[in-house]
Formats: sequence, structure tokens, C-alpha cells
Amino acid sequence: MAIRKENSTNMQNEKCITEGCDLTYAVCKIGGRWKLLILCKLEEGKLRFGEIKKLIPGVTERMLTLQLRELEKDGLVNRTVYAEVPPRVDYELTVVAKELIPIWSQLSNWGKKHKILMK
Amino acid sequence: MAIRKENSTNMQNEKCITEGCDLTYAVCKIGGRWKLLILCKLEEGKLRFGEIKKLIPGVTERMLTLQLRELEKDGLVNRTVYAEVPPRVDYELTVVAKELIPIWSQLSNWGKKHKILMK
DNA sequence: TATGGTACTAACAAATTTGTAAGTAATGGC
DNA sequence: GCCATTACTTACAAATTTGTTAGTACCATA
Repeated sequence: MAIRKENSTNMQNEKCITEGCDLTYAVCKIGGRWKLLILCKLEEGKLRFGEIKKLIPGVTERMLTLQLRELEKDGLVNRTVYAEVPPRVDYELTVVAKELIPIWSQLSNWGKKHKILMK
Repeated sequence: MAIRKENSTNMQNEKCITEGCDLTYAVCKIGGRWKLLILCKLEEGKLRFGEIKKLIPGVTERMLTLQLRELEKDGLVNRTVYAEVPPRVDYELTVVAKELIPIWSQLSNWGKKHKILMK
């Protein structure tokens, strides 16, 4: 999010773990506070920045920007900028991200079940 | 991990998101740095604290303890203490955690694929 | 009596993530 | 010229997670 220190133990550990464990790697990619929420909203199709914002009560513009940037960097979201004023930008899921959908729906079911169980 | 402030915006946001989104909820449960690694090791069966430690190069005892405690609290791991000296404690996956296995194996495949794609 | 083995805990420090508040750029319409 | 609109950025602060180091308890064995 902010810049990370290349050689902190923290960073080294993360690198090392995600190199060795594809599962941890995968979860890291979707692990930001607002990321899954964003991805879910995009499941139905393209959305503009402002639309996503409205769909997710509680995100600040800063957080939304940060999370979108990471999703983009990680190839989960495509960002399209239109040369217009006022600016228009939209976001959509990439192919790889779409491959996640069936998995995340199972995970979501597991979550629902677990949530009930834990009450 | 450490105690969280009940009324920070951060905490409130997390609560609010995980209440509304089962997927985010699920990912939160397995989102600690070492959690998935631990769960994977336990896939084969019970392990003692020290065994897990040996299987995961890089974890400190503190981190291992913390993560195991959370997994226990969240009902993903069962902890058994034997009244022996020196102490003996073992950990195993709960039923709910086992239900995650097929999902995480898919997620792991996705991770592997994504990792290659991103190079 | 001293030592070793096991599974921790405590106090602290560093790194990272998240949130707050305010500002920016460009242009069409008034 | 002035304002509204949109998608951001910047500087800062707070919260949270992760890591470091040094200890603890217990008893069997040497």
C-alpha cells in the first residue's frame, strides 16, 4: 500500500512464504480490506470509480484508489481511462479474476456456514 | 493479535464488511501471515507444536502461538493439552476446517497459474 | 543440585495497513 | 471569469500486525 521496506523480515517472510505456498500467494492477492468487495461488485460488469464508491458504503476515495491500483497491478482488474473532462475511468475484471468466481462462491458459502456455526 | 480497539473506524469497518460479505468474512478467518501454512501442515493429521514449528521455517514461537490461538478461537483447529512434563500439546483440523480443503486446493491451483502468468 | 526438554508468555520495537482531511486538474456551461 | 464535476493525490496520523529478545513452569534424569 504504502511503500514496503525491501529487506524487512516481514517482507522477506512474505516473499518466502508466497514463493513456496501457492495458496498463501493466492490469498495475499485478494487479502486487502476492500478487495473482495470490489471484485464482487465488478462481477456483473464494468463500473466507474464513482459507481464502485457508491456501492461500497464506508470506503474512502483513498482506500478505493489504493485497492484498485493493487488489483490492477496484480492483474485482477483492467482500468480504462477515457480522455474526457470531467474524467471517466472504468474498471472490469480480467480473465484471471473471472476464473476466481466459482471458487469464491464456494468460499462464500463456507463463510456463511461458518458464521452461523460460530454464533 | 494484539488487542484491537473496539471502536476504531478500522474495527467498525471490518465488522461491517464481514457482516455483509460472507466471502470477506471467510478470507479474514484464514488471512494471517502463517495461518494457511499451518492449516496445510495439519491436513495430514495431528501435529505437536514443535513439529509444526519445524515444518515451517521462519515462524517464531510467538507468531506460531498467536496464529494457532486465533485458529482455535475461530474453530479451525482443535488444541489438546496432555498433562505431562515436559508439556505436550497437539493440534488438528476441525470438521469445518476440513471442509475448506477442497476449496483451498482450487485456490492453490489458481494461485499457481496466476503466479506463472504474472512473470 | 544442575540440566534439558517443551510449549509457551511478556515487554517492547518495527513494519505495514488503514483512515482523515484537504487539495488538484481540466473543461464545459453559466 | 466562476463553478461544478470526476477521479484522483498528498501529507499526516492512528491502528494493527509482525518480529525480537528474553524469560517462565514443570519434573525427570544425570
